Amino acid sequence: MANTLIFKDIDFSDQVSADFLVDVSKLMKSQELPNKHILHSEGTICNYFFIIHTGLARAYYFKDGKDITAHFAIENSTITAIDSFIQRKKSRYNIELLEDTTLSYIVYDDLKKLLDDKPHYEKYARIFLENIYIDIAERIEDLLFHSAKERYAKLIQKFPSLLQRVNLGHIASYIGITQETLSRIRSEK
Amino acid sequence: MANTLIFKDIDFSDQVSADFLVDVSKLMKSQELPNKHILHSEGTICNYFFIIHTGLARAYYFKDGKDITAHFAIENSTITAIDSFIQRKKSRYNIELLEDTTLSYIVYDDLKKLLDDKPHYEKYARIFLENIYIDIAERIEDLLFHSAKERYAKLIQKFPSLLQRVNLGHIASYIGITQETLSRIRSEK
DNA sequence: GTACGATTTTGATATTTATCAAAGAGACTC
DNA sequence: GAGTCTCTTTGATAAATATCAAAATCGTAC
Repeated sequence: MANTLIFKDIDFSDQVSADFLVDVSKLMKSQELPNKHILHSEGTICNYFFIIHTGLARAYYFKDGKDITAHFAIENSTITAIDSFIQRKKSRYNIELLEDTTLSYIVYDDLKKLLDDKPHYEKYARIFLENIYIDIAERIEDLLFHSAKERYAKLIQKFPSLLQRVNLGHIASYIGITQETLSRIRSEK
Repeated sequence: MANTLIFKDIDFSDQVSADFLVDVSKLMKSQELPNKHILHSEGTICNYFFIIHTGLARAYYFKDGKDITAHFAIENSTITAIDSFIQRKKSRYNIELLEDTTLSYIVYDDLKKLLDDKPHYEKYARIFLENIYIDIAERIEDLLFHSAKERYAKLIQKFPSLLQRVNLGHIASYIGITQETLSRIRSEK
């Protein structure tokens, strides 16, 4: 659930940042898509970086036949098959919508061209990745040191609406437990 | 144990990359330091990015009074208090040497100045972070889907020398189990 | 070589979570 | 509103790992 606010750590008071925002906006295209729409399928290279305006998406993959949620993207969050988008390899992720959704997207080649043309914009890619790093490091610590119960509590504290909006099974796999265990946790107190 | 080869994904055949390497080299200073030397203490902002040439360092922090290893850096790896180095906040990590070590380091302000002067170098910061991302994503998957036994096996497969070089307790905390459990895993078969 | 401190192993038990199976509850179709 | 499908809960049991305590081993200083 990284990157809740896309450009949250960018100081847009300077000219370069303002220019960057304008140039990126020009590349972005908007779309409305229905629930269950597949944004990306595993085994293909992901060429899109999505920004969710309203609605909900999730990235998931299959591990020993089980459907595992790797990432949720709610309003004002971003999502892509990050393994593929970064490494330009076939992705192991699928991305699907869990609600009717309005989103924007940027095409990889357009973004790459922009960064090649204006290398000083690389700074924003770096900042974006730094933010991903911070989120993901927190998640590792969560997995190492918090019980299933604590991980669940933290998740709904951070994203209270999630519980009403997605299946238990998706939440359970996201925090690394079975659906049955999550059901029991929930029924306590 | 991210970033084993520092510049592994950089194509140095082009002129910009060659220039970058030269400029970074100019910023780097070398040092020999003894075992147990403290490279960084928690609660302070980390201004150094270390590259270990020979020897061994680890980053650790305290969680409920327990010493938890977050990262090992062996030969040709890098280490810093990444939370602090990225965010310029007080770090929760300590970094110590576990062997006599030769290393180089880059001062944050020097690196920042270089990136400000030559923004097209930001690309390398981005690539570095992408590599961190890939390592760390693998670690999450490890924690979610592999048993303690499997995590241990993977670790020593990747870094066979580690077992001879560091305490069991450090390895155990790195893979998220107790020392006793690791000892039992090791004594099996 | 003995003694001391640090590290690792072993033992007994408790806790957490998974697994497998089945029942219950909701939502939608006709 | 009966039937069907999906999602969630509940129950019984098993497996993995933690905890607490103590013993064994190792390394080093003297």
